[in-house]
Amino acid sequence: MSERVTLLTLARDLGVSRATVSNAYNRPDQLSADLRDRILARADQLGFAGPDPRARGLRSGRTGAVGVLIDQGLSYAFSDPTAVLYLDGLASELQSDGLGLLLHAGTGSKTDAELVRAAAVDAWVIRSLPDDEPAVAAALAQQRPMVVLDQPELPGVPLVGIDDADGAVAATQLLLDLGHRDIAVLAMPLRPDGFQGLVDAVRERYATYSVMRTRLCAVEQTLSAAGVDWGAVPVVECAVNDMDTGALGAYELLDRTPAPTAIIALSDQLALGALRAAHEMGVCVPGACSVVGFDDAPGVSTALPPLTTVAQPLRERGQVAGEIVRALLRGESVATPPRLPVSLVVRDSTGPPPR
Amino acid sequence: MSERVTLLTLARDLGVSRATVSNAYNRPDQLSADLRDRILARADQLGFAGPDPRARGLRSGRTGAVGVLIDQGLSYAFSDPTAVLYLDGLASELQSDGLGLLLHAGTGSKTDAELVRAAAVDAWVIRSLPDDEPAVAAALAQQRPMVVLDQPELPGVPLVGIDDADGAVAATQLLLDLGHRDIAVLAMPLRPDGFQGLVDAVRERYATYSVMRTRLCAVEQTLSAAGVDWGAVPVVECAVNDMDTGALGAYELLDRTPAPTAIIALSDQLALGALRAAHEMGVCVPGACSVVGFDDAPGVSTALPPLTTVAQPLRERGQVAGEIVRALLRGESVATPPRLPVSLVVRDSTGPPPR
DNA sequence: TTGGGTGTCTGAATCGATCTAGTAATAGAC
DNA sequence: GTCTATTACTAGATCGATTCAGACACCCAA
Repeated sequence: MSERVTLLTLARDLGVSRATVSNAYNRPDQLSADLRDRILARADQLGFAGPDPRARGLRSGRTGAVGVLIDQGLSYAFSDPTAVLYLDGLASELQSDGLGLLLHAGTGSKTDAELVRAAAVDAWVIRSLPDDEPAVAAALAQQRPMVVLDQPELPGVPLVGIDDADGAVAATQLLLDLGHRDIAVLAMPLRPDGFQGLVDAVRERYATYSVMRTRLCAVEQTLSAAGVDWGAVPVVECAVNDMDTGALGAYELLDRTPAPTAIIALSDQLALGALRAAHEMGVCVPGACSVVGFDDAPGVSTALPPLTTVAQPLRERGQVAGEIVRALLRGESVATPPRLPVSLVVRDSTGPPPR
Repeated sequence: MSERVTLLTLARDLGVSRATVSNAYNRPDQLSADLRDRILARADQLGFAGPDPRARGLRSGRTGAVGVLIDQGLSYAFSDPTAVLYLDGLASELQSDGLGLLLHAGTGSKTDAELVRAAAVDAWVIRSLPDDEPAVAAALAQQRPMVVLDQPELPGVPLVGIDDADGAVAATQLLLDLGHRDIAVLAMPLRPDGFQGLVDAVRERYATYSVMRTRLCAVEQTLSAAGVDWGAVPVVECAVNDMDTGALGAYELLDRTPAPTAIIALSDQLALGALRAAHEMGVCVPGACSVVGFDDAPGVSTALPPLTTVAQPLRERGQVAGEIVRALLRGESVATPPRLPVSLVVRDSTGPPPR
């Protein structure tokens, strides 16, 4: 039997103490350079790859990994450009501290919570999950440093958000100012239950994705203030936040009589889907129907037509989350920073309604 | 001082043994349902989030995480569509086994190797790294299950690859068959040293990215066999595998006299860059210059013009890697599967040379 | 009555490191 | 020649679980 090589093996072999071997790896200043070289050389010979990370983790309480909890499976995160940008920002910030990203998905099932419970991480970053996601509760229970992006709002946990209401108001007001009254809304999931279709007031109010609640509410208030009857405004929820599903939702909206003269899409992926649906149905954008998106994701400026949208700093928000994590891990206490401002970028997908 | 709650705390509190509490979490069949409920309930009251993953990891040797080592920083991986697809496939496969992905980047520095050494993972998946990357050596030293995508080739480690030579030959032969003789090559990095520009034979031969070596070699042989003097074929290496850098490289190629009538880009990102450069320089594709890519990444079929390229199963390869990891973790031994076939997809970016 | 089987629960060893407090030896200051 | 600093190293407790070999009680069959 070939025994596993540990610090102790090495220590015995060299006639020094375990602590000294440990120090050779972790505190080079605690022993003579000569001995250190000897230890490292012998370690190499014996095929010792350095102190076992698991044991080190237990003893020192640090694993060098930050858990990242995202919505709807990893596949989704990798295919959503906004998620990728955010991960990019986060990663670049954490990398400089030698922290890795441990990706986990929250899909609403109990097993996700199990995975979270079993994950050895130093901190959690949570992005855009429903209020009642069990995996979030599991992460919270670990009492480790934590940061949330977008949602859910958790008491005592710093949240890196944008001014969702502002953005939704700006988009809506733009359409109102252009003269639109027959406005429709294309929403991201309100609950992670795979529902697709027209949304009623109850579902709207009890959406578990708080960002959607906020944005929808802002749209409602802006329209109501302008005298548009919210009850008559069709809101279609898309089961998945991607182009294909967005197109599906847009078909439903554009098929209605009277057809809307403008669609507010609450994400750019949905907006891109709406552009495609309109194109396929022969509906001219913005001639027959205006489309406004949300996020200013990469690629929307070169869509056909270039998309009017609410721009938010995606990558930068990932970085901010990373900075906060680092600060928390240093033991500093961090308050929720003010929500980052958004700005309406008017391109060519919006115009006055047809007369 | 509020003591940390551990299995022992809980055991004492309830007057049972530590083993029983552990079993309550890990082997429900080992104790009465009644006692188990009592334990779990009390755990909840005391704010015990379940057995500490670090300690569990040490004792049982499993952490539930697979380390993923990628090239050039996480940011790059997230912005390269082929890398995203591969991660997507890998993640979907591992998720079903409850495994998370721990992402680390290899950037050639010693500190990366340190990070790898300190990472508590059950297995490593390595994608597209140079032959001499220190982080790879560090991962190898841990003697854990391991899988490589594309490169480097490591003895005894299963590699999930494609038939690179075949693909390069097919692309080259297409151009030859169309009548091209003035062919130029746009290459991905040959070494991770940030070099950009014309490559000489020595650099070509000693490329540390073995996939590039293989593809270039296949192009060379195909051209030589057709009587084209390889020494006169300009090969421009791009420091980064992205559109912008590809455009930069293409500028250099298209500026030469005589200008090439065809460019073989060894990745689609570079090919897209070449398309852009050609467009900006007023060079008509494929009228004045044909462009062929490699990968069939998402989006290239809708490029202007749609790109002729060598298609490979990107997402699927990630899944295959995932399957192999799972098998290895189950203790099975896995041989390197045969390289997956590629296929030339002819679209509109290639045509006969101008006369 | 005995023996075996089953269902519950316990004791103690173990995983492989980190880290604090402390020893021993040497150097330098006065 | 004594006293303090500094350097180089060690002993042993500790992190928080998992796990295996029993112990104990109880029931049923022979």
